[in-house]
Amino acid sequence: MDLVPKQEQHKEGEEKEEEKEGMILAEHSNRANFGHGGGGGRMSEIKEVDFFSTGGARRRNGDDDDGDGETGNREAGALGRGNTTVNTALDLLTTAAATPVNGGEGTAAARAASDHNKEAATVEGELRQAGEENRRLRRMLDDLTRSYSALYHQLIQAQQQQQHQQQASGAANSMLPAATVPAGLQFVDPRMAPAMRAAAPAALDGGDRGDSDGGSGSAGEADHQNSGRSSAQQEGSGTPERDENAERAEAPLRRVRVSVRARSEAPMISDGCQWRKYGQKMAKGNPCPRAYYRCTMATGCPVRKQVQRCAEDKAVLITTYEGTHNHQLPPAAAAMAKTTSAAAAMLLSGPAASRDAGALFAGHHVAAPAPLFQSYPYASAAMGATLSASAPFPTITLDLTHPPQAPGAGLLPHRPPALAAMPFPMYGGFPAAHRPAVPPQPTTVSLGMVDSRNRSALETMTAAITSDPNFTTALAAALSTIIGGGAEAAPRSGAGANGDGNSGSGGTEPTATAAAAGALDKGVNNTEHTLTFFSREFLAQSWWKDWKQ
DNA sequence: CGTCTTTGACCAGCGC
DNA sequence: GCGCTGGTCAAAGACG
Ligand SMILES: [Zn+2]
Repeated sequence: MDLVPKQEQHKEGEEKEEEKEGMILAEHSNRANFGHGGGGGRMSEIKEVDFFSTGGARRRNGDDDDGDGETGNREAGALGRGNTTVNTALDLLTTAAATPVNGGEGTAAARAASDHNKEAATVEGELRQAGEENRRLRRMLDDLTRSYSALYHQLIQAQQQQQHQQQASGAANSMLPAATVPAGLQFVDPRMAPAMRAAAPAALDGGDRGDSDGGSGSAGEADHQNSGRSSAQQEGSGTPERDENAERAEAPLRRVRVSVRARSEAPMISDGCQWRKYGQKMAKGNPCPRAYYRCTMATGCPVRKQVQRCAEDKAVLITTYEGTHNHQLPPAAAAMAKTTSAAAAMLLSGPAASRDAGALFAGHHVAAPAPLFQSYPYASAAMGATLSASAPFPTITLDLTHPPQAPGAGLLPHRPPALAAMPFPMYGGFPAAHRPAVPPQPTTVSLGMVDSRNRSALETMTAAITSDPNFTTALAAALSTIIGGGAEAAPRSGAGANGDGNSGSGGTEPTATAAAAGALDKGVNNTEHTLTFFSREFLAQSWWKDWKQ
């Protein structure tokens, strides 16, 4: 109870100020942003952050130093430098050093007292060292990236071949785009998973999808009540076709969920999107309630997220995203999304995944995974994630709670953590695309097994990276987009109507027939597997960069 | 007055 | 069929 209702409430009170800072990007509603600044920055915790806003980001840098931020920052900085021109980023990394050194002070000090001079000198020296280290790291990174790319390409090729074979054989059920969705077989919009599932049976029986659906009103009451919802769920009479053929193409059977575990005192981490709370429930086995939010950045955006605290450790906030955004995402968010989605794609697919990945990308901006990678040579970071297919929905879990046992200090910079061996292919996932189709045979996933070495490296990295609140938040943001992505999808022309409740009516989202979904669903589900992957070519770096800008 | 949160009610899926 | 649970709706209230 403590957390529950209160969260929201106090947020309002406190927030305001901070909100403004962060809110830059959102013109929509001033308060949309839930986050509130949260307490003073604690390094391990994520405060509500709005990394999207440039201003915010910048500010953050400053703020962070309040406390421990430094460690995190420094590390981050190190990463960032990798491929960036570090300016701002650097501020971060050297918060400590920077201050003293920075311009004025140094000089002033010089004149004033020799002591200061010495100090300045020392700091400079440190800076220099840091710079060198940076260079070194960058070089290593480049090497890694190169080798990685090479491997990646090979992998892609292999996957493609495999994919072809599979398609040839299994064809039908795969999520291929059906130009026209055959009688309710193809389930177009992955986003509305739940609804679809529910609807599925009806759809099947009812026969064709789409248009008729609305009429059929399998849902009975629901239908008219909420046009928005009904349309969404049932597929909307609306316009099945929007350019989103792509969507159909993908036919994700089940929706994939991505959950992020991170430490945060804030009731919710802001991830760049606007969310509206539409429900709260006490979940069984957890004293803390689970809050349900839906994306309100665009009317009709089907993306939802659940926020809940971990029962065992209330400091851990578990945010679960599902659905695909049907609107444009803030640049920063998009950038991150790419990276993150890549991770997701990776997870989702194993080798088998390759196929999925292909499906995912198909129809969207991205034609194939391969190119993606290049597009997003996004940095290197490591993150641990697990994918579980056991649940009704495949769920990717990114655990960013690794205890900051990492002495922060030297983590990143000093050792290129086991990055050395990068077992996995990176798919440049595109957020938009991301339709996590469920691989018909999840079990086949043989992605990477993480051996203990990698494992530990991963943890180390994770700890280091995650020690910075910004990173965590960003990741969350990315995830929120990853899942969704239709950045391209025509932005919903939301009618002026309030995003509120039902109003969604105006928008007829591209929806899908649940039928297929349901059917496939069953087929796929029972396997459970967990993959832990360790990837080095990841996020952090670029993200940092982006944020700063 | 419009928007957003709160919260009880409702619905569907699932296990017994 | 019944009860439980997760997820969502929507009326009512709060807020600016
Ligand atoms: Zn959205």
